[in-house]
Amino acid sequence: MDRSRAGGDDDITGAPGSLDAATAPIRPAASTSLPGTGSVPSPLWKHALNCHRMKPALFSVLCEIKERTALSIRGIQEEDGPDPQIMRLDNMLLAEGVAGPERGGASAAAAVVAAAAGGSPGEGNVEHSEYKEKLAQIRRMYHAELEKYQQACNEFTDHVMNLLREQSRTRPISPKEIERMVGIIHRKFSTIQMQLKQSTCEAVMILRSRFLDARRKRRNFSKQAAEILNTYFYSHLANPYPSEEAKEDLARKCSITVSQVANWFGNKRIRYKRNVAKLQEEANRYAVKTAVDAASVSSQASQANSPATPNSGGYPAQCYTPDGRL
DNA sequence: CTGCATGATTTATC
DNA sequence: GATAAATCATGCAG
Repeated sequence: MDRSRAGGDDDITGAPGSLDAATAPIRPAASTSLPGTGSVPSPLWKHALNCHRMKPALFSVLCEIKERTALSIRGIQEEDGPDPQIMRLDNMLLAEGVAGPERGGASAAAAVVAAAAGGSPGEGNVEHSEYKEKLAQIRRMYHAELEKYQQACNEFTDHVMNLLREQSRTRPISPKEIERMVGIIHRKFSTIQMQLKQSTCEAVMILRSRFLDARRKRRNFSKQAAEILNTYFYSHLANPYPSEEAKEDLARKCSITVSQVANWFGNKRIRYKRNVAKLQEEANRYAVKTAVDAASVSSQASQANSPATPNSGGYPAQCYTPDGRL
């Protein structure tokens, strides 16, 4: 009826059953006195209390009070079960390779890199390692913190349990209550853990977005690379669709990736088609260049009159789609 | 600052 | 999956 205490269920210090006494000694100043240091001879005091002739009477009074207040404890069922939010965070961290078994964070990083770079192997190595390193850093911090929390939680739980067990000799404390107390402590720590997980997720997201943004960072190819690509394009104007091997070769020569070569040809084809007239001049320039190159080669192979590259004669400037498309 | 060039991405199509 | 076409975003000369 008359509840003197209105402490919330999750409030450790205000928990029903008056556990302030249990938690109070957590504070350093009140820790059980060590021999020679404490001004209060605690063991002696406890002994005196336990042996006091009024102790059984006191104990029964406490039992009675408890009996009355126990009603407030019942009816508060522990809503246990995994928190959906924490599960979500766990899954996220697992997917990013931060949580879960050690795998160097590499697979997740690799997946992100592959998605960002277009999937070709061997590209984006610099960014890849940078991303990997950053992710590993986050991972290390996360695990260190998690372990710290876990340890702190265990220590605190042990401490509180010992205290309660100790106190149960003086006042009535059922094992159920201790269990409840442990539950409360664990919930408290799990909210702290959730904060850690949340901020870790945020860190990963920030890293990820920064990394993915970087892929849009455009750097013009070197003059030499542009030269090589243009030479190939204009000498294959009738069919400017390099084979896979040709792309690899060009990529090697230009120090770019195969997908960059594919991008370049895609852009070049469409832009050439869009502006044939203007690019015709460029086409002529590269035609001359190819012819000169070919001439210098063929001057050794006396009567070879076809240039080093096929289709370099005509510059049709249109209708080059391989499958009839335009 | 502006406009164009250009590499990358997205979307639709085959 | 490769490509065309449109679009985005940046680099860079003027």
